[in-house]
Amino acid sequence: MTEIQRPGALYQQVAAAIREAILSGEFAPESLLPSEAQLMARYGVSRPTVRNAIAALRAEGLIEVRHGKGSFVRSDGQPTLTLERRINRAPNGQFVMPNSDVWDEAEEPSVYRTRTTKATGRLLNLGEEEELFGCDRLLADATTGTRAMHRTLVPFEVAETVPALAEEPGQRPTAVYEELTNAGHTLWWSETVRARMPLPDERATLQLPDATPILHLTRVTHGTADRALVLEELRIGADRAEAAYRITAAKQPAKRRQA
Amino acid sequence: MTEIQRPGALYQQVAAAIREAILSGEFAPESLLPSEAQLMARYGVSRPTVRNAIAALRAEGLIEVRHGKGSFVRSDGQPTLTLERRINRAPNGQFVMPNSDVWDEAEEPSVYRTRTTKATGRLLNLGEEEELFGCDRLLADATTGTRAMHRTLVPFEVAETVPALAEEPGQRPTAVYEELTNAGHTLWWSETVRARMPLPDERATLQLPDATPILHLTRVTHGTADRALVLEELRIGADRAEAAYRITAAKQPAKRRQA
DNA sequence: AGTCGTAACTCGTAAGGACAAGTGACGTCA
DNA sequence: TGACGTCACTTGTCCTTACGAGTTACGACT
Repeated sequence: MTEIQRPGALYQQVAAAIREAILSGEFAPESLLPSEAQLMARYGVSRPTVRNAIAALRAEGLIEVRHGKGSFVRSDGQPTLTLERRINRAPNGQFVMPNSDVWDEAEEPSVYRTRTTKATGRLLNLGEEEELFGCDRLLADATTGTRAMHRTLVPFEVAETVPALAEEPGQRPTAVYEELTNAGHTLWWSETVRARMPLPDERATLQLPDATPILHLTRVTHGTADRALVLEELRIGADRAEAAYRITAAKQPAKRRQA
Repeated sequence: MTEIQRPGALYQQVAAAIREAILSGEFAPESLLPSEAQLMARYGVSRPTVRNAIAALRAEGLIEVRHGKGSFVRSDGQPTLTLERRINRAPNGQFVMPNSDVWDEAEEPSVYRTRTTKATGRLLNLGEEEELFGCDRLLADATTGTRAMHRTLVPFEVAETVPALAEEPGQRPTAVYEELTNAGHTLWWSETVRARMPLPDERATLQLPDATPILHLTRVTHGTADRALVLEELRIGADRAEAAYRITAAKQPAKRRQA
């Protein structure tokens, strides 16, 4: 039995001791930690205290617990999938996104009509309750098992000026970009990256382990005169994926375009 | 006492009931939830069960608990601080970053020497154990109380060719870019965005609430011949900040540059 | 030899009790 | 009136006990 007594609550001392043991390499990644009973004996505390300590380490994403088997050290591996958020244009005029080929569609895309919320309306420079075409996709990368949720929103206003989008909503993003280009637009994109804990349904859909945030990418396609045309959202587990961008210095200082 | 009995464990049913009440608006954001004793009576369960349910909602980031006061509904507000990850060049040649003016330095920057790890070595196209200058800054936005951790790493190899960086390590990023430009480099940058749960020390330093991931931005400055020159890291609570980028279509398809 | 049941391990859930610690309001006392 | 102590509330910590449920291995039975 190892005596412990530094800061704060008992369970925090136990958690700190285990954390230290993991980070110092005493317990290798993927290896099995002592069972709850063994930890009770090792530190001379009750089971709730051990479980409380384990819960804290779980919330930190340091360990993973499997019912009936035990607690395992989670490998702190970097994300394996890098989403290159670039858009290229092939000589034949087609748009190409670097990663688009790794994705399968795990389900049939669902196409629907909806209205702007306060948040989506602001991004599209529209009011609230404006009509939109929506298309949701569940993407899956078969090789790594990674999943992602993708959504495309096209305002009626825009679809009216680009008939191909109204006639066949739910096209893939590169196809949407091509239709907009055919309609005379010169495109650029703004994208914001947020992170947050998943809602229960997102956790289930994306099959996320404990203590795993999601990356939430929001892309707005801008056309001629910087008009906001299309809104896309991509949600993906942050344990698997990272987003990558390229930046070049703009010649003039701080010219204001809308977000 | 409200009877409940749907799916799974008791505490999950209680958690689901409370979650539903919050999302339906029965409990407004920032409002006080019933106390543990009241929830015990309301659902007819024991205190550990109530606390377990509350712990689940806490981990989702839905509520916040204050010792001695009670549980409060967390407002799901969007991040208030948008980090515009652009780099502009003023007519006088100075580099300007859109958000740099909101930050104060909460502490004196700490300058030190270190060596590449496997991860940082790969990003800088160096091996392991190569020598670096390091500079850590703790940034604070006084108006919103947001904090961020910033780190700059400059390889000795690079500092040797740009004496201004070796003589005065720990300059601010825009000054570093200017020195590199003065040394004859034409710069571009690659940046990756990851999200993860904070380590305990990050949680303390950034003063993060429960269930708050951090955004981890990694920027590599590239110079002439695409050589990797400088590595920067920015860590910031994802509840407060989002990162924003601009994308323009590249003319040629998928020409491979290193990450 | 193969199948299947059981036993012994793991963690998950739920109850009970007890006391510590933070918070705020009320009332007493100087 | 003002200061301060107490009390009633809150959540935090820790213990004991009990049983349910998933996993694995061993051994007996077919």
